Amino acid sequence: MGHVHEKPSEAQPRRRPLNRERVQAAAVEVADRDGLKAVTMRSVGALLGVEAMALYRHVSGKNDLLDSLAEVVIGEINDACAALPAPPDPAAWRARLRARILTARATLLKHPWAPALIGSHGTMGPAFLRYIDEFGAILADGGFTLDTIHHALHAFGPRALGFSPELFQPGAPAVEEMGDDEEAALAELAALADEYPFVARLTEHLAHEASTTLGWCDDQDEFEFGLDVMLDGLEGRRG
Amino acid sequence: MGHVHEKPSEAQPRRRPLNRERVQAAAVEVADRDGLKAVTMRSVGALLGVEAMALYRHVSGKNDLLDSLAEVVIGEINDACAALPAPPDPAAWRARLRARILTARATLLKHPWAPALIGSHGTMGPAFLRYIDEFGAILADGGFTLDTIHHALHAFGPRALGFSPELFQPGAPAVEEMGDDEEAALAELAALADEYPFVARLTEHLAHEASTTLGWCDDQDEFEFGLDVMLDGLEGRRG
DNA sequence: CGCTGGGGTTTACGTTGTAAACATGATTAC
DNA sequence: GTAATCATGTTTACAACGTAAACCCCAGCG
Repeated sequence: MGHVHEKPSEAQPRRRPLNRERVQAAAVEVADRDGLKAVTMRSVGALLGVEAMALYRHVSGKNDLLDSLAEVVIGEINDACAALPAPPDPAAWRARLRARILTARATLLKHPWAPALIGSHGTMGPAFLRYIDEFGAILADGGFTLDTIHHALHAFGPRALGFSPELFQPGAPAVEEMGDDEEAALAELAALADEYPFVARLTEHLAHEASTTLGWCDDQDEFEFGLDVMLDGLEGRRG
Repeated sequence: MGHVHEKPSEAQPRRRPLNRERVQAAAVEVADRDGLKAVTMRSVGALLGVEAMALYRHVSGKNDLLDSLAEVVIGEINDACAALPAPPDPAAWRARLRARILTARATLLKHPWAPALIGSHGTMGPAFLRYIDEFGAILADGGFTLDTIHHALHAFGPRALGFSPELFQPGAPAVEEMGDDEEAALAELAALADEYPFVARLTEHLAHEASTTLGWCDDQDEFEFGLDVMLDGLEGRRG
């Protein structure tokens, strides 16, 4: 081992050297805790015990940082997919694709800000390329033509990356807007029955069923329904 | 007519009164011309010949303004859908839905910033409610159960509103990132053939076909393909 | 010893959203 | 007619943001 260049008076290296990965990790931590808007040069720097300008040695700017965050998350997805058990039959494209997409979704649920970020800062970086590469290869194994695969990649869009569009802005939007009291929200909706008759009907139905807590949620079942609709539609286009 | 309260020395009312609609319209104009990021209190005010703070009399803040912009665009979509010819058979849910969604898409293509905005500031406002109300009613006419319709509304997501997710950030992202020269981009991709074998295969195929200008675009055909996949998948879930 | 250069800090500037006080001109009350 | 009220736009101000530029510091080298 080489000689450690530290004064023994310092028990631990008080300042671990900064680098691109640590900056990205800090940004992810801020986003996970306080949301994407809270990711600011100053806040990320503060989390690292460093001034904002220090980040510029490792990241060319905030845009670069956000772009790289998207890549980091997609990389996480790729890692999770790589850990998936090998499929028994490589031609079982449906099961393989389904597992992949649900894995991606599970990963994204840990970073609720990621879908919006990927939407606005998604680049054609290595991680994204790797994802669609494997995605497309599975379809190719399933016997689809390249043209169909090309179309399918477009058609799936973000769903291929595991997020239902409903949750593109998780947390903030509709419910919070509607009012503080969810009973009041439901009542308000009922009052608009003649204005939006179908919504009223659906709301009432859902209230009776109590199948979901409130009408407009995005749970796993919703996601899988949409996914299966797409997969069924695709099935008819093989070969 | 009542007496006009203007000095005759002023040919026209130099200052048309401001109101919420004019503020929204100005914001739309700025967004259409210079993109969503250019929509700033000061820029919108400038377009109206007014200081930024004047807008606060008609809009409670920038958030409110952006929220309302989303509503304005969806309102435009509703207007366009209302102008659609009445369907021959109300049970022809597929044709009706398809026409609706394509109309929505056509409207959105005039405001390329709108998808991202709706993604980040989409609220459950009247316009949006009206849209999904009519959307759901069409499915109900087609004989779907309420539960299926509920799921379908989630499944379609933004696609119901006429935008393929691919174009969530139109203009900026992938191509520009890739490099200035599109030949160089293609070459670079080919060089990664062993890293991303499927992408390479697909790229080569597309280059030979020349079916589209570059691999990763979003044209009308792509959109309709994805739409039809969903519609086919739905068909199997009727009744 | 000086000196060189990478890495973090300081300072500073322009832009943003917006609170608060102010001005102004029309409407209303007396 | 005059004064009070109100709606509407302006001015001023401030905190937070991204980031350019200059600085400082210290390890490693000749």
